[in-house]
Amino acid sequence: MRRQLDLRTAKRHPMATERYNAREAEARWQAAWTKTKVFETDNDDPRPKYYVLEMFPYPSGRIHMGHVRNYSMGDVVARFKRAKGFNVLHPMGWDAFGMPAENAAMQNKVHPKSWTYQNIATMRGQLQSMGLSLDWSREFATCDLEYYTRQQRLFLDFLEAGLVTRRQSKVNWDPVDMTVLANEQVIDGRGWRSGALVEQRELTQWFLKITDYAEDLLTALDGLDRWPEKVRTMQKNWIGRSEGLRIRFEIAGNHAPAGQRTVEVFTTRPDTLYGMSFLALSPDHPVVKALAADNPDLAAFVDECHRMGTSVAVLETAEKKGFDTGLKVVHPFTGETFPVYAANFVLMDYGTGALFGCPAHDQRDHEFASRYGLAIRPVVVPDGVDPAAFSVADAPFLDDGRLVNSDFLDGLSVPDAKEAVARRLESVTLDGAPAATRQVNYRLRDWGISRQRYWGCPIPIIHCDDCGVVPVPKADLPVALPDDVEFDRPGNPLDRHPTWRLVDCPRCGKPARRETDTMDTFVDSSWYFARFTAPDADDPTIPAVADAWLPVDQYIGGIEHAILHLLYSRFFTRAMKATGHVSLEEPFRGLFTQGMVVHETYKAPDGSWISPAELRIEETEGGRRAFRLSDGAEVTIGSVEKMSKSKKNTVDPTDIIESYGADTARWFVLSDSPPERDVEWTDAGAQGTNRFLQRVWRLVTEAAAVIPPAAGAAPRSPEATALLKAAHKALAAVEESIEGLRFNVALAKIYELVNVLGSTFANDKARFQADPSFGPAFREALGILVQVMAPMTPHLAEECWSALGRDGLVALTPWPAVEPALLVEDEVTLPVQINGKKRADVTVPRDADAAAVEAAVLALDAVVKALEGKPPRKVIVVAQRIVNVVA
RNA sequence: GCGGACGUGGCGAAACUGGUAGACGCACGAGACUUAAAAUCUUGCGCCGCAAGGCUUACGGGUUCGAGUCCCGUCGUCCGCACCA
Repeated sequence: MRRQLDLRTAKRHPMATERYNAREAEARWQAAWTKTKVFETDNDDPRPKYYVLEMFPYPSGRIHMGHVRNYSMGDVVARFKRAKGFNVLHPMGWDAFGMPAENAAMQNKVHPKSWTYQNIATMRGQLQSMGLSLDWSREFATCDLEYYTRQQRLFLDFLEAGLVTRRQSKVNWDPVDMTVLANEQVIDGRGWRSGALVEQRELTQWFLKITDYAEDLLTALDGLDRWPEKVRTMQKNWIGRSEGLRIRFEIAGNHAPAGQRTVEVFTTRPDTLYGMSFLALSPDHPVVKALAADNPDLAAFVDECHRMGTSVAVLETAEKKGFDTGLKVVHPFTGETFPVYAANFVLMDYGTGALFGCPAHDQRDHEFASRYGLAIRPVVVPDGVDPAAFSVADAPFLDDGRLVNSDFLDGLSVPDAKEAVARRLESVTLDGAPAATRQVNYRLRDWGISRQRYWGCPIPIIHCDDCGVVPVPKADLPVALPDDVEFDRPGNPLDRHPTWRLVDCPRCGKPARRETDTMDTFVDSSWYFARFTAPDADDPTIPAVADAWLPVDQYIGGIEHAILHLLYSRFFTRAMKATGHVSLEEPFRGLFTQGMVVHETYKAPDGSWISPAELRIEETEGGRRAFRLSDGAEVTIGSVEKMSKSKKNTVDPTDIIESYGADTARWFVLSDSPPERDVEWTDAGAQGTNRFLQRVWRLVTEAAAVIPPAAGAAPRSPEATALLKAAHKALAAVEESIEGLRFNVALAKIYELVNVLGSTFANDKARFQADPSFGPAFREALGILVQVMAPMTPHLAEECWSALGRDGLVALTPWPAVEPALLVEDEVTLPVQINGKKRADVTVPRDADAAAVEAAVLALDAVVKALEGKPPRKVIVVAQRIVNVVA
């Protein structure tokens, strides 16, 4: 079969070569790179550094196309920067702790550790088959004892530095995973991993004090100019800074619960104080709790609020409900009294858990007041509107305007009124203290890191009945996970291990108990980028080395980590600075969030999803139809969606690499779509890519066989110059596009170059003999082609490099220098517009002045005809661009 | 509801700071080679029109010699946040 094919090819193409055999060549070049340790990075290399990093994967079992895209992009940058003379750090590791390993343990009776390390072995092999230029000598997994020991040390350092606290708090409890979730891990009221409805529980938890850095994390966002605006906005909103006033209200009469003479609220609208008509407390507010103790109706109301879920559906439809506590508070300026409600829409963990209601200027207060028949009194009216004619009965007025009905505030703008109220209340004394203080409030909460799981980094703490909470002395680290654990029941296996938790108190020596909570896995990924700089160091980092490598120059990953991982890592870097492990604040100088790989979906007649591998597609003029291979049944072609196991619209990278080769997969995921957008995987596209790579191979090998060896320097003929111009223009364009991470554009420029070289080769072979400058020019152009392709298709590039008879590895060859003279044309062809419409072209010398261009244009037939003998009203000449004649 | 991004052929897209709209790829059509198919090569391909020519960057206005690009409005899509006082 093979032989027959070759004979036929040979018949028509005397110089024909074998088809490029990706499988064979890729394995060979990967072995060559490994053998010569091309991608192992030396910390002492004096060249300028460049740290490129892709978000490390969770070892779920197999890599998917999303990984292929992510790592292909990073590899292009790494290989390009290496060729540009940088000392490149491009490491890889595994985000290896987490729930799925425990789920596997429960379902398949396999230990989380062996499950994880087996997956890592499989996925490492898959990544290696992609030919990524990674420094595998620095590889680690976060579940390696060597890694999490250092993480425990960081935790203890943070504890000493006051960056860790332990407190009781209401937590999001995932009843399926039986663990606590951070707010960020609750999506639409459900656990981000299990999808179970989250419950509220009171637990004692460990927290990292990220709120200490709220202001800094916010303001520093402005300096991250190489981050997507979108991500910065999301973080800004997440931190949620707001400036306002804490105001204390006096409780009227003697009805207040013991010790409570005032209630404090937080407001960002102190200007609307004269529009107040009630005060609302969270159901969890201490005053409400105290009152509920001897008020069964109020207690019932509080219970009802707790039962209300937190899901979006519930919240959106939930009506504002309140319970009149019977308390009254005194208005600080007017002395009027207002009712105090417990209300379901007031959150205990924002501000003070209490607010004053101003229905005229707040949507929620408006709804609440309408329901309970409370006064709705406007105190701000739009400029130029008659206050008497202004109504807020139907909707609150939320914009800026002019104060009315507000005594000393009347006539002021909203900002001025806020300031005036703040000043006045600060000087009013209530119960021995100012009635109000200015406050900046953040939506950001401290980061609860306790997880009631086995497969995570143990929190290095010991609980002693006498000494209380005692940190594990650093000399006693690591606190290693025990291997002998059972997963026959839900909950935390560490908690029911017979001996692991039993330990003597390091302080008093009496029997004590280990903390059995482990850390949120987001802790693991908050400093791995620093550990890569010195993966074998005894300390978490070698500060001088970390400082030399960091920040990561280009970080690439999915948008799904826009808040969680990236915000935690920014905090962690600050905390590591505070504890002397690094001396910078921002870990990621450049951030790029790549789009997903999507694919068509297919449905069988019975409604079940069908995978692309189980069907064939027929393409006709009329459209596309799909049929199931097993029985020929017609399959409905559905929408294009993110690849997912549930919809079966996945393509396994290994299948692609085995049939087309890694270079085809790499090239395809970089082509067509801009990298930040989704790319649709199609088999037709993959075949097209493969055809193109074969074409390049054919061009290089056939040309190499024909081009005569160089025989001395000859002056460049116009044809040789034209060829080199095409090559150097492509070179410059590819370079610029890769710098800007516009891989799809870089690829288009390479296609153009191949088209030029291909047609020149096909049509002008005789010139190799006639023109002594043509062969060398063609050879140089092919060399440039191979080098600009090398970051994307490194294996094919090496194979071509060697076919061209060049020395060494492309991977070690410096990026070719652009010859600037080849980028400029002697003549330029300018489009000529008449009244803004293109009517002709004019070719003039590159350095022709405006007058000469104008003269040439006015002599054109089309222009003469259009002007009908009259002089032009105006002629606009834009150098090197365009000419517009206004008739 | 609030905030943000985007809207260009059959499809993915390109277009430097306002200067030839549709590069490049996919799909498709025609042709060559072949007994045939695959592969390969040549060629066509925004829309209307036989042509000359006209129209065209979601839609409607505006600024400009000139607008995909800038401004205003409308419609649509996607994403993020969401009782945050």
